[in-house]
Amino acid sequence: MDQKNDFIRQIIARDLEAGRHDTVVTRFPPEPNGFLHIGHAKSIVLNFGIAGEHDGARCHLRFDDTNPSTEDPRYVEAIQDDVRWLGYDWGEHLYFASDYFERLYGFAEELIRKGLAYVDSQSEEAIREGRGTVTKPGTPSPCRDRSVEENLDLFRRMRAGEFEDGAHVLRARIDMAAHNMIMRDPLLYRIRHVEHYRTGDEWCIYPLYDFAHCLEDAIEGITHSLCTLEFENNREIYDWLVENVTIDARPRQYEFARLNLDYTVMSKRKLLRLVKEGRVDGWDDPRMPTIAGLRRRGFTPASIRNFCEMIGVAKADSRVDMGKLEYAIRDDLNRKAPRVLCVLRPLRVTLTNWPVDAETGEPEVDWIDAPHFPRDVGLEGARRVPFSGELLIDEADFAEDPPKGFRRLVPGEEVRLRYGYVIRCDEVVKEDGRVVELRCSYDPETRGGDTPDGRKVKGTIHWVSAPHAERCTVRLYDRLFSVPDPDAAAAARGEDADISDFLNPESLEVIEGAYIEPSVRDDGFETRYQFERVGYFWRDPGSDGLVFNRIVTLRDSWAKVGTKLTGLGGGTSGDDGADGAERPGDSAESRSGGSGAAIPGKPGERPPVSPEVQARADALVEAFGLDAVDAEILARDPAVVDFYRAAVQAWPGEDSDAATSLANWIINALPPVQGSRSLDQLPFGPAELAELVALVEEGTLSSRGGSEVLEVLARDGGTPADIVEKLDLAQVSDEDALRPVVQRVVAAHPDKVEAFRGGKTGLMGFFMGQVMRETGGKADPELAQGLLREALDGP
RNA sequence: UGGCCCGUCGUCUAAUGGCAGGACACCGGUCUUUGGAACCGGCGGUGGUGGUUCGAAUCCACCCGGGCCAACCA
Repeated sequence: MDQKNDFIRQIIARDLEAGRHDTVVTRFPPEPNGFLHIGHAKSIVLNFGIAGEHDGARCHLRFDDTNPSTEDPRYVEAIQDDVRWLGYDWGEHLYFASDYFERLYGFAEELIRKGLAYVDSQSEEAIREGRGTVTKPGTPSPCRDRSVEENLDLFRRMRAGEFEDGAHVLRARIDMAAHNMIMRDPLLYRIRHVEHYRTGDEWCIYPLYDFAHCLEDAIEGITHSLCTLEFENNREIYDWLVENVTIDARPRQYEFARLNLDYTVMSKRKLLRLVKEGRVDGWDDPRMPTIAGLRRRGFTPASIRNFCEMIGVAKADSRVDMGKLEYAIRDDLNRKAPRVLCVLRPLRVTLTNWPVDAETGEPEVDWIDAPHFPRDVGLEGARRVPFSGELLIDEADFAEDPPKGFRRLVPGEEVRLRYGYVIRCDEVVKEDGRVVELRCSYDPETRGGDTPDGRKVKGTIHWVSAPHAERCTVRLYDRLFSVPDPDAAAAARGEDADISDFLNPESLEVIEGAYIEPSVRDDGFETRYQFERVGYFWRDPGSDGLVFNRIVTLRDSWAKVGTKLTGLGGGTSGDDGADGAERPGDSAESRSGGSGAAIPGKPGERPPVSPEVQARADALVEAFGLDAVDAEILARDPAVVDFYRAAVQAWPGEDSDAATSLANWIINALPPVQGSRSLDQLPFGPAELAELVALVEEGTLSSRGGSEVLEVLARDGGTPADIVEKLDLAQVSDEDALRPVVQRVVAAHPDKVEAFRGGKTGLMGFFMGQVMRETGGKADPELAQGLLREALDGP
């Protein structure tokens, strides 16, 4: 198993290494207002997975039950079932936000006492209007400057139940003009005279997410609080609260991209609607992307875990191809599922030369040993299947007028019955033009499917013995929606469109008259089968009798050929689900923004700048002969201009390019090491920068070494000369010192040398990298490159 | 339109200034008593334009494209 190394695990590794934490504590914090879906599985696998990778680490299961009007204990049960089913164990660490209500209330009073929160008695609309818009700042509430005493009194009376719903709210006092709308005095508590499923009527005020979540994390000692991208804006209030409340913990929030899957939706609200409107048969309908749905469909926990690990964790919005999920379950089941024979759409086959028992006059029955697994799976197990003169094969496995490449039964030709005999179709019986029976002869020499004479039989098809087979129901599931992105499709169609307009009408096909071999009769519900040549199935856990759910089809390269040749779905099951054709609804293809690539790069026009900036820039051009663009970048911030001018002043040498070099360093190299600090917060000043750049210009330092020094400077301060000396960063420009290194590198990689000489010039980077590594990054790059070229060109 | 975030094969994801790699999908082939599996091979990518650097997917600037934020939801 290769090590996962996504950006979150990298952050954790760095934090552990830096000693910021002794171990890592994560949490999975669902609200019990619906069932978990595969998007949650991604989060569960991430959070519990990380906890499993470190000593002493743990992952809490916490129910974020702060909104009693939408929550229900039945969801609490379902969620625990799902997490357990996925294979994770929270041990002792089961928590409920509602258990923290008293402590959270205490934090709220603390904020009030610090003047950081106030009771607002405006109406809901007034609060909304006061918040402003993304482009207009908000206006302060008239209640914003209430005294601490009044706020405390009001808040206590809110708790005591003296007010109606909506009469007051508690808000943080932050900044009504903040660019981040969430920071415009966010609501902390609202009054809700609603019974909570755990605390009953103990409370009539309930905390909001932004207030509660970060403090819950802090209370539990969570170190890394992982959530999805849409909470990025909330991180600011998260940090603000944790810092302004007395608590001995400093959790950090990190955001990753939520999972989007093609042909389904991933929103509890929308899934709930599908359930409520009866579009599906409950939260656990096998077409639903819920954990419960996938479980009922027949997916295994391992397949879902593998899927989640396959898709990775990153920050880019993404939409995963259904094929990946299908691969995960096929990959798992291929190695586990016993093979059996099941005929979905039966076509009668009569063997005209099948023997009759001489004594009884009854047709004989041949019980054949058939392995449960093909050789390459390597598992033991077998059953006996009855073979007789009255057989059923799948309609799709016979063609009177076969397309090119058809390798099944056709008139006058042979086909092998899996594990059975080779048969030949002699006669096609029709009724009203429909094929109703095939009269065939079997070859008694081919029992088990072997051909002792060595003749090749191209096709092998599945079958059952009609008198012995069990009649069963088979449910064929397909994608829930007919478009890859139902949300986008609905949005593109307009106001009155809804995702339910894009439900796939063929997402469920029920076949009542299928026939399966009798060996399955005594198996338990938990057995997952491969119906050979058809797909993976298991018995529907919610149904009595023989009712099979299709988990996933087999990969079917014939179906693709059929699609290509005929333009129609081919495939054994008749439902290929393979056409990815765009429906009219999603004309607005939202992905892979085409225009950027299509329009040949027109030169970037620079936006207009303010007169002040322009004036400063002009002055810089005038004084130092800077490039206009560089001057403008520097000129945006007067502090940067001052810094730059001071650096030029401090320039120790007489290099005429000093002005340009300094500008380059300030523009290109400084921002990454500066971080969010302002220039005067840096532990070094213009003089040090000037000294550093001079060191590079005179050749004492390579530009690479200069970057290293700058990094140290920005972190620890000091002077460039000292750092160069302490870290031994002085550039090696001595040809005699470098030549052996170059020769060593070249000698160590004869294959690369050959490739380089063969034209793979990109390898120069590789060789340079090697030389740099050997010299600790100190080699004079120009010199090293020259020597490398020399060594590489001639043997 | 203000702020924040994000753009790497068709899709998902690595590369943390030094050989653009893997997975799924797709296309060929080998093998095959599953048109399955396995194995081998192939196709195919850094949104654009400038700049910094010996060297840029990576750093800087601008442009383009996408996402999130104006619930008393989470």
